[in-house]
Amino acid sequence: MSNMLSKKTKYAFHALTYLGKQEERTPVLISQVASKTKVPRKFLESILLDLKKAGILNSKMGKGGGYYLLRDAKDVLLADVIRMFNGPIALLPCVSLNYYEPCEECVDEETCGLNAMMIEVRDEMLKILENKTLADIINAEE
Amino acid sequence: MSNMLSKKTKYAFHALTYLGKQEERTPVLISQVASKTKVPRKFLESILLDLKKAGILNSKMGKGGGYYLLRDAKDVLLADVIRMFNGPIALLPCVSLNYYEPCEECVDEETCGLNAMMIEVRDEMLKILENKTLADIINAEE
DNA sequence: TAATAATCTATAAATTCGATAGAATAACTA
DNA sequence: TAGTTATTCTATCGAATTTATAGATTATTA
Repeated sequence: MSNMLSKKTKYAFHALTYLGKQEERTPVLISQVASKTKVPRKFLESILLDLKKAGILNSKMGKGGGYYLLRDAKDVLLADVIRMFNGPIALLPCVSLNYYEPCEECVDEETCGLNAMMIEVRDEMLKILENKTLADIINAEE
Repeated sequence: MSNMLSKKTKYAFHALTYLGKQEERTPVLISQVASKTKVPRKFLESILLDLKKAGILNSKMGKGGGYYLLRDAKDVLLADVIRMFNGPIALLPCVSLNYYEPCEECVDEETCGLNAMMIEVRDEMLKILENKTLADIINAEE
């Protein structure tokens, strides 16, 4: 019973924070990120790969390889990371902007009070999560 | 992959809304609530029972029995229902007020930027969810 | 006491989450 | 160009949680 962020999402934030704190943008070994952030190595691999596919990280293979941050930390929104690993930010599929799905039991969305209320909640949540960035996390660290 | 409300939570809101809209506070059959809200009958049973135990509903057994709203609709906070059926409102256990748990990987909560950030997010979410009530849902319906 | 309706117990099906193993591919260096 | 290093890909597994159903039991009323 839980509405919270998955471990994967939390791990993603830890990894991003670690990479974002590097002075130079030189590749960092997966194994180094894993040991420093205490994220299980193999699990971390798939997380970093997803972040690469999303254009947030880049990687270099072979000797001297590893992962590094591609964007500026202030351009990585909390909402981006949450959507990627955790799914919708909205509390119900029927009010999700990016993952919309109608409710099976719903006769008419227009007159559903729950729908109306959850739209309000969603908009408030977006106000926060689309205005906070990885840079804010890193700043709070120092 | 989802941060959303469970079906149980959504069903609870539907059932509460239906009961809250009754003119008189006379008992309504489980089967009537089930058919009107399209919530699976047996699943609904356990939801209504939980709401009774929480003091939000009351029930009457035998002929003419059923469930009815005990509190005033404006005194049923969205946050109450979500906490009961969905768990914490905070996005991480380490920033939850009602379900606090430390993170395994965390060396020091004081210096964790993610922790700091999620406290901000939590407080904003509580501002909304503790100020909206069942009455707001019902009003939005008309 | 018969009918009605909530309550309790148990369990089954489906989905999601967290984690791991091993093979394949790419890049550097000597 | 051979060998080493490190990312990338595929595939799967177990555990936990969520959703749903079935049947027996208890309380109430007429």
